[in-house]
Amino acid sequence: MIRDSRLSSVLHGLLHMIGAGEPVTSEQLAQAMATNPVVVRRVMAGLREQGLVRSEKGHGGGWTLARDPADITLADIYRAVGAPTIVAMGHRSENPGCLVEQAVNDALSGTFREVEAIFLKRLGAVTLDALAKDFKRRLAKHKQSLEDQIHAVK
Amino acid sequence: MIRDSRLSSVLHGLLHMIGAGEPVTSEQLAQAMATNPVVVRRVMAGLREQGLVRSEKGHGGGWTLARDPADITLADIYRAVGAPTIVAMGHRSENPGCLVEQAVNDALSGTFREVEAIFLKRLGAVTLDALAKDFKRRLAKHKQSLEDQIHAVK
DNA sequence: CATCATGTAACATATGAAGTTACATGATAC
DNA sequence: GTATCATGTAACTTCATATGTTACATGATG
Repeated sequence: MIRDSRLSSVLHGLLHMIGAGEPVTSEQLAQAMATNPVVVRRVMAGLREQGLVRSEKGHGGGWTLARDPADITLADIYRAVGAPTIVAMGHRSENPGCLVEQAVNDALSGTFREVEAIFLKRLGAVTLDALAKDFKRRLAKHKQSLEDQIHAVK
Repeated sequence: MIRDSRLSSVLHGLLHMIGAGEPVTSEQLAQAMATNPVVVRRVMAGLREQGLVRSEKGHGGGWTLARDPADITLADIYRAVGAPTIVAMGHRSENPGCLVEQAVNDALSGTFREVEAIFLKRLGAVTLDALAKDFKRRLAKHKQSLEDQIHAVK
């Protein structure tokens, strides 16, 4: 299964980082991600290991992007966030020699690999930068519509 | 996410049914599926609703396939077993109006649909009958190799 | 050296899947 | 008809795992 919550929550945080020109604290990210600071550190630690973000301690510390948003794809993030691989079929330690298991695996393991490959390929086609721009577009549109409402009232 | 355990466990049960010429009790299936009778009934109930199996009460009762194994595909079973749809991204009730969420959705919802479609298409290409035959082949091979070992000892 | 921020272990809570018990319902054999 | 067998299902109990929380250590900055 694909855990969406993690991915979309992390994207919230990253978009937040792009906006801010300075390091963002776990505390601030926790708000953007609707969670708490420790969880933020836990999740961001994974991204740091993949070289996507950096963390700095002390005054003025916090989290920053380690790479150009145009060079970071959703696939990178998905992987860093701990992609559980789409499926785990048959790789359980339960019945290593079970013949039914083997037959099922043979029939499906290729499919799983293929599906996962396609999924990652698609994610790889979307950069963080593109996402940020799309978000800004939406924001502008949203503002516009709010203003329109105000004018209509006036 | 794709819950494999369910699918592969159910396949165990179904192959068992193909082998037996008569109704198989939940008790017997529980052994084949390494679980207990109530869970078997719970899971099989889903397959019954999809018209894949039948259940009969009383003496000589139990579970039987409702259709020709050559007409049942793994996609049918996957769906009946309660396919949680590969992913749930963004459809959470949490932030219905969140613009980040919307941007992410737009970027990925098509991908999710596509990936799931491919997955089901592949599953749809494998029939229960084909799987059973493959299993029998493996079984024969396994027996053969056991006999070889015995002869070698003699 | 006081303060701020991350790093992390240890524990608490929540959610959902799976297992279990208990009993109702229906079917078959005698 | 009634004893027995099998499913149907509600209610409850684990169990696993993700998430949240507390507490404290580490390191950086002013």
